[in-house]
Amino acid sequence: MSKSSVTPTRTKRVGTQLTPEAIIEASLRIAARGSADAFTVRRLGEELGADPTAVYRHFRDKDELLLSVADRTLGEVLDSIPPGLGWQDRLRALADASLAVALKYPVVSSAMASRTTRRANEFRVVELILGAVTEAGLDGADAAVHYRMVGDSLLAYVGQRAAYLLFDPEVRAADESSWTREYRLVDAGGFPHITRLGQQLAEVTHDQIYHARVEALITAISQRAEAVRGS
Amino acid sequence: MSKSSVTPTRTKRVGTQLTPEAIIEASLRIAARGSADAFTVRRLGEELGADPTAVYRHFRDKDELLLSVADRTLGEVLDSIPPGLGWQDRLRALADASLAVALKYPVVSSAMASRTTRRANEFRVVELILGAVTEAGLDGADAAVHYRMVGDSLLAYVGQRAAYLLFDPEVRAADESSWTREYRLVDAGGFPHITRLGQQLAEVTHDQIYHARVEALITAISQRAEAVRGS
DNA sequence: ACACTGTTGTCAACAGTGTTGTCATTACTG
DNA sequence: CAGTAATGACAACACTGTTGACAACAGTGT
Repeated sequence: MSKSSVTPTRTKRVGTQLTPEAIIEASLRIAARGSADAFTVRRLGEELGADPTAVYRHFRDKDELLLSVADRTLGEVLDSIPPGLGWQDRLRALADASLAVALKYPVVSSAMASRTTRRANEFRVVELILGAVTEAGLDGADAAVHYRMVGDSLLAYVGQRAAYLLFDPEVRAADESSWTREYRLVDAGGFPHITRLGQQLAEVTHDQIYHARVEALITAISQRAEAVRGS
Repeated sequence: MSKSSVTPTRTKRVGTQLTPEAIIEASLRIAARGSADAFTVRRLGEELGADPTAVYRHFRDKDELLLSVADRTLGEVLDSIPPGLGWQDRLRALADASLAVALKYPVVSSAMASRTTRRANEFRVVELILGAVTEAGLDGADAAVHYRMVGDSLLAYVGQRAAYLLFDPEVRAADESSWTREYRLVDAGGFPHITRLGQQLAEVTHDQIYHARVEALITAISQRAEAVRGS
């Protein structure tokens, strides 16, 4: 073992050499499994084949790790947006991709619904939205406000969907059947609209709501652009 | 008890002191203090002057308690909506009241951003929104979908604002200054819009975003109502 | 070649969380 | 008044994120 470079460097602490990248990828693997409470430091250690606390050599907190992971998912979103679209379709593509990625890594998206990463890929998303509202005809404060409207709304919607996906199946079932249970039992006199629309309320799909919310954003931008064009 | 009325009835435990109502009110008191991690079972016990686990005699879990507390806050929202408004102003009043209550009990609102209580006051809110979209001219599936759009969006926005309020002041400061820090350092070539709008982005207020998001919902309803009226 | 320095993984431990089971006392009911 | 159900106190459990001490490594300058 003296001079021999052949000696297999007997590392007692065998480590799967940990890097920030490896930790982020392990986090994504765990997040992709879809369980609500699986993304814990200890399970992350298992996934990495290392001691859980080793993660703290590469990230200050779990929160800092979460932000890094979230920024990676933002990269996935951006990569799946095709170029060469008009501003409306670009926003629709962003919404579609955001939702898809959010449902792929629900824990991440649900935890980020009120957060901001302030990292590389977030800048790209901001730039994308600003480009869209600019192309729509907005500028200055109008562009800034409408960017926030779009960005925050998208984040919120996608986080809601992700959180819903994280619920136990039983909770979700109770929620879906509530329209045909609790809401059917309300007093018809005091709640005429619920009584009248009970059936339709039960049949609303996520896709319909998604469509309505996304189109509402686009319409708002169009309207504002038209208003400033007229002045 | 007649003869022994003199004996100071040494009740080590003073009979039934805890009621669901008292627990809910203690929860609201804690929530109103605005701290993010103060709403815990043990502190609830302190606030009640009782053993923390006694709460479980009145609520199955902390989640069921949360739902009850949330429904109470919904009641506060409804009570502050004046009658006799048109559908648009009624929705605006609902949004205003929801935001006010959310900022009053941030922990509750932030925890409920993706939840539904399925309790008494939620029915009243649903009825209110359905009444508004009906008055706007929608019916059937249109009314149902647009109710969900409004309800979910409002819940999400208000939850975002509440969550933001729960952050440590330092985190919030970092967030607010990010537009004048990180975003100012981006490459002007790769991020022309961010570079151009940096100043405006830093100056966007919560009120502006709130206004844009609420009006977007109202506009979407109007537009849809006009479309179906034309057909 | 050697000591030095800083990094990284391991381990034990801590404070905190929600929750459950046990037990005695209180309140209610027939 | 007796019996039963409800209720609160207490101890304990499994879990969470996180920290400090220690040992094994990597790289560097002499």
